[in-house]
Amino acid sequence: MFTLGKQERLKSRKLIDRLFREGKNFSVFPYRVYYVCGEQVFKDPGTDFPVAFGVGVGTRHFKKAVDRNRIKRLGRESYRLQKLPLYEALRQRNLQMAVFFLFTARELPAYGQIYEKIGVILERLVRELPQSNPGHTTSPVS
RNA sequence: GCUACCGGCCCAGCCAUCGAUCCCCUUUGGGGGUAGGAAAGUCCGGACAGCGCAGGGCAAUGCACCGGCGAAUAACCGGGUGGUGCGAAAGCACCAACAGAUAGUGCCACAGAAAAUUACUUUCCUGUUUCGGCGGGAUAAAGGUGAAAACGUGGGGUAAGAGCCCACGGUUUGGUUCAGUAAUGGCCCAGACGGGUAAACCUUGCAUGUUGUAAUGCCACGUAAACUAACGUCUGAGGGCGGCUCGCCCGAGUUAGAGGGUAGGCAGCUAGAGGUGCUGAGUAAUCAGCAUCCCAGGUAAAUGAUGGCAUCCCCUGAAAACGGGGACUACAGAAUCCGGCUUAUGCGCCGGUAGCUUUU
RNA sequence: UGCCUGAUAGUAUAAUGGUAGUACGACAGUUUUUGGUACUGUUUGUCUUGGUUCGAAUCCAGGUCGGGCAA
Repeated sequence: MFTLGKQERLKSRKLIDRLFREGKNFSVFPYRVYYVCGEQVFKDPGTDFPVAFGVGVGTRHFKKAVDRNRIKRLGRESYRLQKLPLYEALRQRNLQMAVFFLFTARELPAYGQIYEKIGVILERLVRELPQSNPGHTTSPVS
């Protein structure tokens, strides 16, 4: 479903620190994407969702809290509507993922632009999954 | 009518779909709530919480006309006084850190004789003289300088002068009386007029414990009651009593380093100096009574997205309708909560001022 | 969120309330065939708005921007 509850969001400080320290990253303007992928990413085993998602904007480019809030809301909304293919791919491979979207542009974006770019990023994440653990025996290949 | 400025009021409105979060009913659905006037700056004041709470002295910080209001404030309201601007005046607007300069210390550049008990030129008296002056004394009127020059004007007086004396006027202190709760103001009387600066040090009076919800309490998890160095165990290290000191108390560990562990949750956390409406008291801040309502509670941090409607503007048009395009807003996003202040602000409405135009 | 602290030429850094300096840089000139070096001169200013004062970089208040501390 098109939900985005508390359990689907990236909330642990520890996990975020790990994400920025050892996670992989790539850039698709206007975002830089950090992600960590594996069989047991989360400590809590009881989650039903395979992805923890976070979004951020730096204070350096946007001084006003109103602008930062708007960018984060647009990012969340776009992710919420397009995340299902990623969920499906991860469930098939029995993997978990933590992902963080960092906004790097300097100007306030429009919703259409954000929606399109998030779609591109999610497609790329799905595409990178098989290469991320090629020699893994337990991953069922579809 | 338009434009500009000032002040006040009001504002992400309604519907549908898809979400986020909190609460309730119930159960896997339904209902309800969900950003501001400044949520901002953090400039003040409180509430609340931890620590501290034998005391003395010194220091530090803040405040300083009067009355009111309130939980509290130098900051709110009203009044007085002073200053600035406009104005012929009446008055209006804005600002004020409006105790003390005769308690003391300091400073007042340049200019000027002199920047606070001062004397250069001048004026007057007198001694001397080589007649150019020189010495002693009196005076503070005139001169120019400066931001500021020893109350102002006129007269008397004098060797020449001077508040030295007098009249009028100014500032200021005290007293009587009148008005006012008071600050203060008016009349009268008496005295003084030896500059300015206290947003220079300071003096006087009053007040002030300190740290802040990342406070604080609890639960869970985890290493390490570990290692190294210094000081110390009554010959007492160190700590507490706001900063220092005296004094008092506690007292067996304290401090530093390297290297590790944790950084998850609950309470605090939203029913309150609460909101709205009406009535009454008051110039106002504010207060009282009645009725009614429950109105964000997030934590890498919710309060959103899309479409339509409503509203406004532009084009087409004589006008309306239809159609097309645009705006759909400015300033701005809660983080413990309140009161005040400051700053940022668009459209619309209301009021005021100024200018232009049209009609009567 | 709470609490501290600062702003001076392009850069670094001085200045008791009394003419805003110093060094490097930039520009111009002299010397040189030219450039460098050297010498001479010039330029660029107190973050902003008010107040106190005869007079503020300095004292005081509001604003803007920056830096730091506390888990």
